Amino acid sequence: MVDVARLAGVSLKTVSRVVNGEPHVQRAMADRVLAAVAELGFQRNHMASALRAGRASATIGLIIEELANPFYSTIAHVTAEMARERDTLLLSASSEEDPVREERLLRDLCSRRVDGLLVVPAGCDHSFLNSQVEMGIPVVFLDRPGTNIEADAVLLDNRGGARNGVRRLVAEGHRRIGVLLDSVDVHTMRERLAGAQDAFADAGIGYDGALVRGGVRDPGTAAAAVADMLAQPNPPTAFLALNNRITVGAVQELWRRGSDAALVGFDDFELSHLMPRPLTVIGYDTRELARRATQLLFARIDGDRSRPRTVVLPTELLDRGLTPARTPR
Amino acid sequence: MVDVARLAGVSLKTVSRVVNGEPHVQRAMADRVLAAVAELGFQRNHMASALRAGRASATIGLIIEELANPFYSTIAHVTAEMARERDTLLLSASSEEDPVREERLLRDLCSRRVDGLLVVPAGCDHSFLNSQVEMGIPVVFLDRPGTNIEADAVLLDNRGGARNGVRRLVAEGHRRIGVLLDSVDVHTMRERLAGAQDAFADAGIGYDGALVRGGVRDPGTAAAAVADMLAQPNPPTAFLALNNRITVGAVQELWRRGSDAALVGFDDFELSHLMPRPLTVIGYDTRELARRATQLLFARIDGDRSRPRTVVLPTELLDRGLTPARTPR
DNA sequence: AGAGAGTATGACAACGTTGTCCGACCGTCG
DNA sequence: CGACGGTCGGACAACGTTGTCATACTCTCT
Repeated sequence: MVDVARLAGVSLKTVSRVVNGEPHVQRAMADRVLAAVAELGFQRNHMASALRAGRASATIGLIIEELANPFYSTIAHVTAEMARERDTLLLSASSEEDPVREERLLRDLCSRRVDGLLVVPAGCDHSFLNSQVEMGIPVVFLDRPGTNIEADAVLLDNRGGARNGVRRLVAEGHRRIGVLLDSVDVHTMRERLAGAQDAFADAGIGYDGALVRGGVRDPGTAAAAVADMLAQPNPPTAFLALNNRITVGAVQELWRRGSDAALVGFDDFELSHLMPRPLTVIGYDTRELARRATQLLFARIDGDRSRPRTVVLPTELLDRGLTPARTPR
Repeated sequence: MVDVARLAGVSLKTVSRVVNGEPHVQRAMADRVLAAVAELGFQRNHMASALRAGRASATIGLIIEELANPFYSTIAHVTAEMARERDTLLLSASSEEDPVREERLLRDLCSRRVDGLLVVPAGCDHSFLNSQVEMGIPVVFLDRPGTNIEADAVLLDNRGGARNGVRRLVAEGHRRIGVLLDSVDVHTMRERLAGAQDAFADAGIGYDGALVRGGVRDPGTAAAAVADMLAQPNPPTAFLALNNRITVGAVQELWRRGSDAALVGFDDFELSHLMPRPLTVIGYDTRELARRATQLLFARIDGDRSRPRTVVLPTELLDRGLTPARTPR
């Protein structure tokens, strides 16, 4: 700016005024300044500007599990889009489910003075964020609640969704249902499992632990788990897969062996309707999830000081049938 | 920092030293400072710090078409991951293929003094970036080259990929091949179409314009296009779909009508191997694309002043067969 | 004991910007 | 002719840090 001022033969402040479109600058002088700006390729330094004004950085931070996962990238996209309408950019980072990494990233984002934080929490203690919240960086949790902190959260009705999934299987007459899940360390998995158990209890199905299989991390282990369970005496006649990676693995294995076991999966995914066998899934509106959370965050940024809220969004059973048609095509 | 200094009864500079882990501070004094830091919940202001030191902002900017698209979110993820190893965060934004928006976003990122820019270009003139590059913000283009600017680019061999796809179909005896594409305004589409035409020429196939169908934006229009082309007299016996959205639409339509027309698609996608009919695709390593581009960018950030390079990465025909088996299961 | 080297601490300016205030200039009116 | 209000331009401080330099102190060696 000093260079521009020198070139235009005006004072620093006048350049500032022109650049920020403030009034009370003569036309001729403004033109001189603009010419100098163009000649030098001057760009206002956003950091210095924000620093001086004590102003917001026009940036919000997003911590998710993994950016490459469609669920999270959809969230990132919706949030970025809503942020853009406020000329705000999105600083996003993946925690990879690592609490230590999550905390480091969150601290880093705070030190950059983001206007607000949107967090899909991985850690089990977010108390360190309390001081930041007090100092004016609002936090909204997404998909899972934060712990040891009073903050807004936007969640899905995981429990209800799983309950409905099992009910659908029970209605079809199934009494032996295999439940495949990742780890109960993850909040959403716990909720989904609890929902399945609710439905088992309602149906008076003796809940037999042997039919719940944990530690299913990816499609490969899901396929192996399905194969293994079907090889047992008195095997399940139906499966509930508690996330989409598991669902994909289970589909693949059931299809490969031509099994007509029923299958319901949690999480809809992009090509689920094109799977080689019908696939009923428990879906939800990821975009709405992101939208609500981002709305809440911006409301806080705009000064909403009301008590923290927890919003729970519904899930929906997308019924596309349970078993392969008896006579293919 | 002033508050911390006052509380600890030391000077501002001593706090700065402790916070930055500089040597020459007595243990006792450092402890006092750290206690004060903890009590006040002090977080160093990264913006002020970067401003003072004229230092980098430890941020890189990424402009892509749309964050929710798996291709781009994979790129974002790889880049973010590599950036993290340098304690650098990723500021990402979607251009939505809008040149005006792209330019605004790029200018905004520059004004935030990002350390470097990674751009999947949408616009047709990037000359405005030249001054920024001169002023030390390196730019690397990804997937498509920039225009009116000398900068690094990491591209895919789109032309060669399409050529191989058509060759595969020709080898199977197909002489009437429908080519489905979005818009020739997009650089990658032009390249892919050119590759297909190369192969047609090589095979001595009279290139008949009626078999090329443009303006196919999404799976819906792709399905409609396939239906329409098959309804013509002397219809194609095979299709080449020039991106994955088109491929999905084509699969769906061919499957729905039980057609055994052959199909090759450009772009691999997540569940392509689980499609209801075999699907041969022209794939490539998206992660490698991102990796090379990010490497190049960091090399520039670290001061590499050599001549701009253009890297072209190979594509690969993932052959899973062309037509449905005659006797289903 | 005094010089010299090294360690610990602090005062101050500067990074690039903007808010505040002050003064210069213009025209108008009593 | 002097006072007044409005417009325009600039000097200066401040935002929160850190680099530079100066100072005070401690230790070692001659």
